[in-house]
Amino acid sequence: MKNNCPLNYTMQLIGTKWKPLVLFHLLEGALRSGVLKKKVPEISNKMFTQTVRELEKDGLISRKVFPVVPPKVEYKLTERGESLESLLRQLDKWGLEDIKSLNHTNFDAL
Amino acid sequence: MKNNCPLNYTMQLIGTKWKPLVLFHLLEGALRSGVLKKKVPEISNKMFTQTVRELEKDGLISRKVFPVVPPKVEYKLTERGESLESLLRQLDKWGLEDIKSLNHTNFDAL
DNA sequence: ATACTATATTACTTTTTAGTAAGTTATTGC
DNA sequence: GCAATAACTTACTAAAAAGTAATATAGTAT
Repeated sequence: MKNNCPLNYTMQLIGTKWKPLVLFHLLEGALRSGVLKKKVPEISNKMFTQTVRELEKDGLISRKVFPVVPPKVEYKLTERGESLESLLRQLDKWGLEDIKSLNHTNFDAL
Repeated sequence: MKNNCPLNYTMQLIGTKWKPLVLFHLLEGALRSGVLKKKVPEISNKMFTQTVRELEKDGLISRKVFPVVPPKVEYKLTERGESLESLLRQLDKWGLEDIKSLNHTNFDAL
């Protein structure tokens, strides 16, 4: 990974299809794997695991395994992950406002 | 493009390798094509054109052609593009702070 | 007429990201 | 002893994003 600049650095950590969404849902607190997955209904098994694994590797979330059967696993934001909160909320907010303002203009190229 | 939520919507508009960088450099005002391109030294011809074309299509930047030879083209943020300012600055700032804090810990998995 | 300029395009390949579908684990309840 | 459970994992395919290199344009200066 080549990080020419902070902007790219940040995008490389959270700039994929599912990462921001997963992080966003963890803002309210720890969630069991299955619950978190259901919050992102369209995500596949594979992408879910891959996404949380990468977020964990990058130190943005942590994973706690309870030694029970059937398995129980909880994910939550680390301190580092929590520092993304205002960024995540702003990404969400910008999208919301932008969609709103599209309804007031006739620009709807999307 | 399926926009399940505002967060994804935003990411789809600015979440590629070069878009945030191009937008960021336009925050200080309009730039000639060649100058803008030099601000993003590693970008290829193709990716530069493709990136500005998409940003234009999405109404985030505008393109002004001066009818001279050799050609002169200027890009600048639209009002919609300008509304991304604080978001872009925050993405940059977060990366900066995070890199800084990595130097104080021994977490350097990146 | 040839080279130079800034901006851009095109065909093609490679790399990265995402999706599909089937299989694994280890205990519990029937 | 067989199905049900939650949380994965794996092999494979498909689609999207990015990279490379060659080419186009159209006046101007030599």
